[in-house]
Amino acid sequence: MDARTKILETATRLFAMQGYDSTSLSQVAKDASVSKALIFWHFETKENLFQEVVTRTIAPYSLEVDLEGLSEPEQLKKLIDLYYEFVTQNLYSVRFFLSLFLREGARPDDLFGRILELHELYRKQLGEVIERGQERGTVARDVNPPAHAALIMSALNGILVQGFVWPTPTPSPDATLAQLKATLVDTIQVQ
Amino acid sequence: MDARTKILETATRLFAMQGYDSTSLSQVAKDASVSKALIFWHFETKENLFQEVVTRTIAPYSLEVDLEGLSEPEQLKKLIDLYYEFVTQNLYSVRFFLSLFLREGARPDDLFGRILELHELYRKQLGEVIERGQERGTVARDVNPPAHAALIMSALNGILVQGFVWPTPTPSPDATLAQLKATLVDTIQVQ
DNA sequence: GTCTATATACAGATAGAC
DNA sequence: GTCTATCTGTATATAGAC
Repeated sequence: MDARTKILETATRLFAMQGYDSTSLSQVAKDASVSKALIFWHFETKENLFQEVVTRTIAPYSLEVDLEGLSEPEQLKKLIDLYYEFVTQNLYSVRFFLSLFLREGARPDDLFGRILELHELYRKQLGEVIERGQERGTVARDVNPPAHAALIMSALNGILVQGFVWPTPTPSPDATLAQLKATLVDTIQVQ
Repeated sequence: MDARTKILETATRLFAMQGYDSTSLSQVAKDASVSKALIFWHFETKENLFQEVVTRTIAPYSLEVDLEGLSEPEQLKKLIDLYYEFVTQNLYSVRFFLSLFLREGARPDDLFGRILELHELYRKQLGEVIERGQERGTVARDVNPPAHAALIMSALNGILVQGFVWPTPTPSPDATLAQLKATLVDTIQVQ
């Protein structure tokens, strides 16, 4: 691996674990086994390095979902599982971005817009699936699609955050996820 | 106001907004209109100052709830509203503690245990109210009390976090809260 | 591209006058 | 209790050899 990549990977790990301010370039240099000067040669400033890290981290985020051949309630469950899976497979960076969001004067980058946009799209997709289910008769009519979609997203995000905050949440995130699907999907299903 | 209190209040504000690392004692001193040396005279170290800030912030947290004369579903709604109200009235410190939790190597203080304990108690209380409702016939029997309580807490926390992350969430937190009560309380009610 | 050595600024913390 | 002046370490960043 070339030095530039090594620096990027080390910085990504350290920024995610410790945050921007408490990660020094001396530490990055040491962990990446390069000199501090080399970091500046490649990235000019610490801020630039951070930007590249963020860009690289967010790049693979996407939402390609195949819902072919499933009933609407099944589609909802699949979307829920995929969201949960995505988050657990990207725990470090999700945690990283969440802590950035929480800081006042957070960097007003377009990159954050991208994350919010993805989240928005997911919520919309849930709402649309509910709506289509109502048209096709697989989902109860008395459900408000956008409101119900928002509640599902909130519950998902809540499960996620509790996983961050608690060492060993009680009950487990998996159990709460199952409860979510049982309560927020199965009950609106029309047999 | 005496200088010591002035320092504490200034530090509380700055730590909450910017975090521990990116808040310098020079800035605290300047904002509080005192010398840096005075901060050290009062608090010895930056870490000590931080500890005092945390202690002071968490002190008023409590859970005195009066549920007298309400049916179990009404009790659930009241608990939900109180949690939501508490959080919105303590947004700064909730945000502060959440961002502390998200940092690896987060300070393993007993104080954090206190927050987690409060959260745990709240979840338990929800579960107990559901259970009592089942015994008294006001709540459906096919509900799993602890699991349902955990889902409600997750949804509440999700709403909270979305409020932090989004500038103007769509739909509004209030709307999602209403949806929560309609979906997770009204539907388990027995008339 | 990569290094060592250095410049510069500012952090946390101390000394000592008042 | 509160200050000014200062110490010491470490941060970001630069200069210049190889």
